Amino acid sequence: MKFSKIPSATITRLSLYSRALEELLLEHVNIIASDKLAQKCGVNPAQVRKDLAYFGEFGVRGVGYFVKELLFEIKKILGLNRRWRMALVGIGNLGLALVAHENFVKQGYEFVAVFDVDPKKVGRRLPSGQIIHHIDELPTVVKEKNIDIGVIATPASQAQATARLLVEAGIKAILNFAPLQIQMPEGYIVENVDFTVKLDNLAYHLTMEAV
Amino acid sequence: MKFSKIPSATITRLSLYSRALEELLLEHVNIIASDKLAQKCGVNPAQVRKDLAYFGEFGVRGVGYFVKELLFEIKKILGLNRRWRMALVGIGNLGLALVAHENFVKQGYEFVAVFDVDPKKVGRRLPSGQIIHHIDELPTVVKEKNIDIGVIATPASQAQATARLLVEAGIKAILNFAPLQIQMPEGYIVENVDFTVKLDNLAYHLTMEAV
DNA sequence: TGGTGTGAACAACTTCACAGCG
DNA sequence: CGCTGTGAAGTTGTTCACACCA
Repeated sequence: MKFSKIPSATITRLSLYSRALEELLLEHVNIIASDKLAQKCGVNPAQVRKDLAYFGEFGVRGVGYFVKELLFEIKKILGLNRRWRMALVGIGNLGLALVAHENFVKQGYEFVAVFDVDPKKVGRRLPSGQIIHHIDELPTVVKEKNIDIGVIATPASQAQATARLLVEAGIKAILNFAPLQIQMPEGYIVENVDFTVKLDNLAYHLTMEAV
Repeated sequence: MKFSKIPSATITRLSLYSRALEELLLEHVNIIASDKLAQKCGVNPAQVRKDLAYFGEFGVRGVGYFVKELLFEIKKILGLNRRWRMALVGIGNLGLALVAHENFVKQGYEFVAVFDVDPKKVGRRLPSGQIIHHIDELPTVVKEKNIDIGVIATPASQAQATARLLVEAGIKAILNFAPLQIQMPEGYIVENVDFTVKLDNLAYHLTMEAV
């Protein structure tokens, strides 16, 4: 285990490896070499080995990696050997889809509280069981329910205020679906999931190609 | 205008600049300097200037950039001075949320056709107006409706097959919401929107910090 | 004067190539 | 023998620092 600092791209790829390994496990593949894993994830084989080498020596020379063991190690590195408790703010179309999304639960992520400002929504119960709280209750509920991660699915205009609220409630990590850059204090983390940025990339490439 | 090749990160940042400029326009700000724009987007001021310099000289020395003019130029670069026609495959929770998402339309992206395999869904009309086609009709409909971009919101197990179908129908660009790496032929583009990868990043950082 | 545009310095990340080991 | 682990080389992207110009 080295303590040079880890490229953030490495962490992202570890997620991909973890997915690929889960798939392999289902297919009863026991051992995999870096070439194969790399191909499945669309990266360079040396990249796979280097990424893993940041955290230890998980492979067997001349053989490859044991799928089950490597998956276990990667999950441990990423912190997926536990459940994570999330709060969702903003119960629009997107928010509803997120709560219903079964991939989250499968990976250990759970929405244990949901919030909105709309008085027509507050108090109602979602199909998945959560009661919609008014956003004013956020500070209390977040502490009561021991939330780890905040998820912002509000309109852009309210996203920054929501982030501040989450931070003040003691949440260190935010997943933001609103299409703007959230400003956070030192030591807090935001990850942005931004559909239109991705679409803009596609549009740009299509436009270039057409020239 | 230089013809060195453009970092893909630059394109991503152009999207951010475009958003920020739209906001400034609404606030009736006429002129902005690279520092301010950089701050708003969470990047380095020199980065902003360099990104823009790839495409031309849009600024005025000693003054800054004219918001309206710069926005127009960036939109032209990204190909956002036209409408883009998209096809959605997979009408689950996520698919429904995407179709209803008003940000897409606002930026010029339109779902002009939607597909599913579920016979219970096929033939029904969405609130937004589109009739759900069976996926077998995809090749015909894609050509008829002149689709530019395919959006995959199917379960992971069907994502790769869906991608192949889209490619065979002549679609060059895909936005993929399924949590796996899609393999595409040379010259085609995929952008992945992957919630759990982002969450894994957050989980990793929270885990590290706790040590 | 003040902020852009940009070469040059720097930093980060990726790939190569091969020693080393099962 | 084959595949990992890794220093070194290569590549790409970012930041600095300042000439230049409105």
